[in-house]
Amino acid sequence: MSIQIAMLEDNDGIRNTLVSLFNKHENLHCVADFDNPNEAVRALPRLKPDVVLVDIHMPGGSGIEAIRQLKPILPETQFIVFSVFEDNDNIFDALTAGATGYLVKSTPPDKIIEAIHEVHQGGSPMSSRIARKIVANFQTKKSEAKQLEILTAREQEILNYLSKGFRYKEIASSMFISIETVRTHIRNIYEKLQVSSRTDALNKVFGK
Amino acid sequence: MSIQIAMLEDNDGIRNTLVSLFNKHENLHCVADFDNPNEAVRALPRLKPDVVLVDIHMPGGSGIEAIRQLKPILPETQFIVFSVFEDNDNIFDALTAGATGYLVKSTPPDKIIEAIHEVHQGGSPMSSRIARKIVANFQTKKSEAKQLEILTAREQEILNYLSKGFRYKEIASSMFISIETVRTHIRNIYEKLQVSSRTDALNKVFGK
DNA sequence: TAGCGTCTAACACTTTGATGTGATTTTGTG
DNA sequence: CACAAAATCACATCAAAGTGTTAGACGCTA
Repeated sequence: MSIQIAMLEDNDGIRNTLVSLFNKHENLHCVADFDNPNEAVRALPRLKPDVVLVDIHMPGGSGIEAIRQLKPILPETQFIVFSVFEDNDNIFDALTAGATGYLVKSTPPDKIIEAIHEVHQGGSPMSSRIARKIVANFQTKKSEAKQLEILTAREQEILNYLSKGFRYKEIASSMFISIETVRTHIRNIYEKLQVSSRTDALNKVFGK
Repeated sequence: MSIQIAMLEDNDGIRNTLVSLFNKHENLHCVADFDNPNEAVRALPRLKPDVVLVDIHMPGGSGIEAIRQLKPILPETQFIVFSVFEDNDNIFDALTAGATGYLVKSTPPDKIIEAIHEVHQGGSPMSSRIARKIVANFQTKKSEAKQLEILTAREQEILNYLSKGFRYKEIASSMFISIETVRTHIRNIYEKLQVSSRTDALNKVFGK
């Protein structure tokens, strides 16, 4: 079975080069190519390709928008972004929109072919610098642990209830202590974190 | 300049195979190998390798713990997890502990070598199924957009202030409207989201 | 134009949250 | 043991948040 590919790329040169690159391979078949998002959004639902290569910046709309609209209709189809942009906003927007892979435009032809096979086999092909940025996103969230260190076990426990939206009296009965004790703990938590409201405390500790 | 590598892997067979694999390559040099985390944590700070390949499950401790301790001391060193585990918990724990790459044990030798070069050049080598899981993690967070849809523009704006811990009066003056209007909007937001407190609303929309 | 949704605003009222000041008991470490 | 840190509880007070109800102004559209 050959893999059905579609292309969304406004640059004629790049698009045609890639189309013929795909068709040079036995098990790849380029079923359609578009130079603007609108056409793609209209035509692709009927074509149901396995993989779509999508450029981000195009006159006539964003490729990310196209993915956002198409992915819910074509959940089986894998979208790979193919872009010159490497900034966090574009990367994360693309992924939350439903892209499964992200390649920078400098990717050599053989790596593009490899990526298509990879995404078709359940992987997430990603240029190395892109992957690094995604990983970095996880690592910034660890400051949380550091803030928590200054809180006692009991205080952390209460903070946890706070994060779940529990009212003081609910925390008190869940922890089998008086509501006054809950107040005291929370007062101490706020003091340590240098905040003065539940939301501020949560943002400071779990805060993005 | 050759890349200085260290290995942390309890299985003697695998460890020795990899060490000799590395040393077969001109520009790679394996400077140390350990069969338990403790020794590694003590010795590595002095060796300052460029790349460390780390197994997760070992008698004597977790490789993830070792990374958590070592990464702050060796920020320049890149840690690649090398494990049979592919569950989300291990993957995300490893990344937040400071790992930059994650390879499954079935990775062929030439891909391991490639990964070491990749991580050394600023990339994040990742087995395809691992990458897919990381990407999937982003996509689950998009339910947020769905919840937001039912809120009007003005309501979303206010919800945003709420998430930042603003008090009603602060929101009112920031948006140049009366505090009573702020109340009304928030009442409507809570109604739509079926909640009855700030924290519940935030959890429902931006919810972890 | 009549109706719908949105944004705006007000008033009254109850509940919850935050803060100040105090105290007793338990637990762990030098 | 003695001291410190942590956990427990109390009372008082004010600020903030949440709830019920009502209503005018605007824009869109069936």
